[in-house]
Amino acid sequence: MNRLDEVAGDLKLLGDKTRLGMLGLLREREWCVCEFVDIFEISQPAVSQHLRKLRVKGIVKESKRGQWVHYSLDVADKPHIAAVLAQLPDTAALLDLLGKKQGEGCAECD
Amino acid sequence: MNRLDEVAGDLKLLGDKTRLGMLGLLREREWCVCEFVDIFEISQPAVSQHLRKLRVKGIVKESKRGQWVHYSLDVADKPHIAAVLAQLPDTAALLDLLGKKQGEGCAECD
DNA sequence: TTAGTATATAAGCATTAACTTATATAAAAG
DNA sequence: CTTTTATATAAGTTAATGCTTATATACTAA
Repeated sequence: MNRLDEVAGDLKLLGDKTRLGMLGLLREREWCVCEFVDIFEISQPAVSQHLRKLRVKGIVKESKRGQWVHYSLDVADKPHIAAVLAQLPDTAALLDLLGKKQGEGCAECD
Repeated sequence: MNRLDEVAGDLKLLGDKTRLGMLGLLREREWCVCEFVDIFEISQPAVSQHLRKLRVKGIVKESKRGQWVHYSLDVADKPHIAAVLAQLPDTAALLDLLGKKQGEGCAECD
C-alpha cells in the first residue's frame, strides 16, 4: 500500500463526525469508553466499533485498568492526522458543540 | 452546521484515494478533466462526479476555456485541508504511484 | 445546420459504512 | 460461585458511496 492509500485510509476514518470528535477530545487527555457513550449519545457497541477502527489503524491505543478501558491518541508518527486535529476547537468548545458540559459523564472510571 | 461537521464533511471527501490524488496534483497547477480521466483510469463521468463534490464544497473551482474545463485548488481559507495536502508526495511521485509519467495525457487542452 | 468533442447529469447496481439489538467476555463485588 | 458492570463482538438493517452506461448540454468546426 502506498502513501496515497495510507493517507486516504486515515482520512476516511477522520471523515466521520463522531470519530473526529473523539480524536479532538483525545488531544487533551485519555477518555474511557463509558465517557464517550455519554458524550456522543450513541450505543456502547457503536462507540466500541469506532474505537476499534481507530485502534486497528494505530491512531489510538488502549489501556485497560480494572474493568475500564481508557483510550489515548497515538499520532506522533502521523503528521497528516496531527495537522488536522490541530485545526479543531478545543475540549471545552467541542463539548459545548456536543451539548455537554465539562465534568459530566461517569465519575467512576478513575 | 458547526465546525466539527464542517471539518468532518471535508475530510470525508479527502478520504477517497482518487479525490485525494486529484487534490495532490492540483497543488502544483490546474488540470483539465480529460487529463484526470487519463491518469486515474476511471470513466469520464466518474471524474466529473468527483470534481463536482469537491466543487460544491468549495475545495476546487472550475474555469471553462473553450470546450475544456480546468480545475484548480481553492483552499486558501481551509487550513485543515491545506495541512493534509502538504503531507502528500509531490506531483512526480504521485504520477509514479499512479503508474503515469509526466507529460502523458491529452496534449490538446491548452 | 450538422457532426464531433468535452463535460455534466441521470439512473441503476454493488459495495461500504454506521447504527441497532443480542450475545460473549472479563473484571469486581457479594 | 453468582451477580453486576464495562467492554467487545456478531448479526442484521438501512443509508451512503463510487462506479458504470446512457443521455443531455455546450462548444468547435466543417
